[in-house]
Amino acid sequence: MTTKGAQRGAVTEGAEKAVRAGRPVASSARPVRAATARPTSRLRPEHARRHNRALVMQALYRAEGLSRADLAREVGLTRVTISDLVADLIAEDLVIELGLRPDSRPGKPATLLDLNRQGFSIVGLDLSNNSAFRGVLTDLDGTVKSRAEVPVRGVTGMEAVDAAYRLLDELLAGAEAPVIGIGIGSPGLVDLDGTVVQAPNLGWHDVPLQQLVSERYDLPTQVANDANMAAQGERTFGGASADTMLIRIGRGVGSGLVIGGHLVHGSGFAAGEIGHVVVGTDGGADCACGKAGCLETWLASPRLEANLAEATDDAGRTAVLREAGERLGIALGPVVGALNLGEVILAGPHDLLAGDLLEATAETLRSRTMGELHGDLSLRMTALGRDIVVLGAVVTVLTGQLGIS
Amino acid sequence: MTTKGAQRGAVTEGAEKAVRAGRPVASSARPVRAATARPTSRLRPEHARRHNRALVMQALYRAEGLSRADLAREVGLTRVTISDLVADLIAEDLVIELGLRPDSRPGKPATLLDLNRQGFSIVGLDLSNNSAFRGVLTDLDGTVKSRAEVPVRGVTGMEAVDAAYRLLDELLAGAEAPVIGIGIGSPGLVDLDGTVVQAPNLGWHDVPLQQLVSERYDLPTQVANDANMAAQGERTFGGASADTMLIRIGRGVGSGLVIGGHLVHGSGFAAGEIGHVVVGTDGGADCACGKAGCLETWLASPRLEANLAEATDDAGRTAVLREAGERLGIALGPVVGALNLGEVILAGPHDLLAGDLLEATAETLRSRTMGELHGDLSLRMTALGRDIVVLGAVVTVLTGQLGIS
DNA sequence: GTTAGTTAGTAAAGATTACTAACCAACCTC
DNA sequence: GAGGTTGGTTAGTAATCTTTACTAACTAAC
Repeated sequence: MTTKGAQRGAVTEGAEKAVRAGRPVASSARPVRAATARPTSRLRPEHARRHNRALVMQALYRAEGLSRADLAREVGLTRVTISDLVADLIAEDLVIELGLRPDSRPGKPATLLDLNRQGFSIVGLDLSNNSAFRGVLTDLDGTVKSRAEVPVRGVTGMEAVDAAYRLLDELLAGAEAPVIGIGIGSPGLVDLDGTVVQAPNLGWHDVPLQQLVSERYDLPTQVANDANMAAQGERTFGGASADTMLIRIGRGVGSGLVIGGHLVHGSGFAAGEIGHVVVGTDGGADCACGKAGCLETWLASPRLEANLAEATDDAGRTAVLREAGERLGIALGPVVGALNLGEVILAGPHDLLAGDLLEATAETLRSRTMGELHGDLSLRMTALGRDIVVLGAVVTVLTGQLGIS
Repeated sequence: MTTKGAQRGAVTEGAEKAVRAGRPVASSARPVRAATARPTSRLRPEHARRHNRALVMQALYRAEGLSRADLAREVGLTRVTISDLVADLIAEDLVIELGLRPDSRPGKPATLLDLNRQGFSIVGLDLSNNSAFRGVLTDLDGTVKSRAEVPVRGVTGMEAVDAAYRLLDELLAGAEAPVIGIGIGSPGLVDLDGTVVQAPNLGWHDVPLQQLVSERYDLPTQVANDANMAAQGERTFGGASADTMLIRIGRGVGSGLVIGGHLVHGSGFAAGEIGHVVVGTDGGADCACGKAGCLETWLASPRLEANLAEATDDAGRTAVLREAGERLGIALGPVVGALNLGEVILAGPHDLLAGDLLEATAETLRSRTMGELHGDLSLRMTALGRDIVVLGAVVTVLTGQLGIS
């Protein structure tokens, strides 16, 4: 190891020690507010190469069984260049040849290619559940190969980090193919460096989780907010469009926004935090945050379940669910209108959300926003179920390491 | 002229004729909804060069009086490459040498460079005003060199297009430096090709304004929604941050959103259309759109002025303004929260907006959204006054033609 | 005045990347 | 089997940025 390596080790040591001792780590000096947009970086030949390489992978990811000639047409590069790129990818085992195209047509038969989907693994973690950290090991398709859980009820601080380590240890030990990276969806505010600025439930403040994990396992690591991960998961695996909002309802209410195909971070990395926005102008229940009528007071699952329990008959339960849905619609109206969203997706307890609540939200949204100006709005439940966050985490690894999105 | 050129001319003819005859033009067949994100294009050497060239221009734009060596440090390319790029730019007269750096320090004195800010002109048009189309001619700094207006009260359809032509004729005739492009802020829905999908006030449906203007004047032309133009103007000339919402209040209420430095278009090019979002849960005045309690019923300047006229004393007028401000705050709350906006900017009649209304909006926003999660929100009037749209249009030309944003 | 050190800018050669042109291979149709 | 079509490779070229090495022009210190 060079001096540089040793120094990096030392930095990690310091960070871990500081977290364990409850001291702020170096990164806490960084302001929460995003830095003013630095100019886009210069473009060198190798950057162009990486970009084109990612285009090839993306094309292969979406449609397996393309030939080099197909790729040339799809991506817009020449067959020569594609062959060159593909040769690199095959040398790295990221792409494999499937053999000749079976169908019969004029000309030399094509050699079909595909991503080596089974040849690599990705680890995805979901730290947003209060009772257990959940994790999966998938192939490049996002197909779950194994699962693991670690109970964390009441666990905070460095203990919680250790719990994540145990989960990762278990998943990595079971990997049968090389792991290309680790994705972690964490609750709370996460900055662009993968530092958890704050996550009250886990007692984390300025925990440089990405740095800790990537150095401990020597693997590329992506850390982001759980709802943002969920939004990216839905975009890649759930077929969500380029302008989508994903609402996550659980103990709290959060959301992830994809606008023009890009994840929205917000000026303080707090984009999507809509749980404590006040809804409507007719009061509402008191909220833990000190305000009254926050979205969470209607929609967070503990509150919703309590309200349901109070209802005596089906009609009462329907009314509770419809009111919650209406409140969500009222809150989302301005967002849907301002962003001209084409799609809103709900993730959370299916039995609570999928029926009357969803319907009431859709009706409210349409009646409060849709004019002749706006097109259709699609409101639906996630297609990914409970795995939405872990799969989103897998997507960030696919994107970060292979350029696939 | 080649066959290709003739063909282009023919297409224009058809479009103009169709518009004049009130028939739909070819482009109307295009769906309003944005196409599914086509994969990012391949990157060839010349694209990289263009990108790096834009970086150089952008650095010079922000800070005049940089040397080649300064640029190399700033942009991250080598001095050699910068010299090469600068030589190109000087050959095109886009960059000029200012002479030697005056201060005294070791080493060879630097030759200072600057954009040739006075050497080129840009035309910006604002078609959003009901009584007159307004236009300006500026230098590359956005400094207004001349102004012009054409009355258009009640003018619609191809007559309105002709009015824009007259305005352009006048401005272009007065240009003393070569014009690098034309920017036009239009009311209504404008797609990415610069076709005005619909602008009821002007009686426009699928008017390919960008195509018409660029072919008539043989100049690069940018057409976009007026509020979007305003947002871009405020971002470049008004110092707005990378996450900003600009609210435009006039005959109606619209907005332009910049998220992560990028303009938001929305799935149907209707992003920012918040005028007909219902505000609050306690009713409101009937709106022309058929709903009740739309944002416009409180904020559109005709309504606001009518309400003010009804008030008998200062207290009453303050109450009217505060209520309008509160309604705006209520509508913006979910948007500010979901996007974690750091900045909201108001543009419109200064006497109506700048006092009680603005204050009430700020208070409402803070009380309904701000938690420990969110940073400070800055709410202010535009710094650009009535020129905000034309200057925004100028910015789009700077961005589109020179890569400056 | 002389020497050393620093900074700006340029020149030449090398590496990367993608392109064009030309080719062979392997299939189809006739 | 001839001719046409499609897939993929080889060889050479153009564009771009880098590295290395140079000259020019200045300050600082003796």
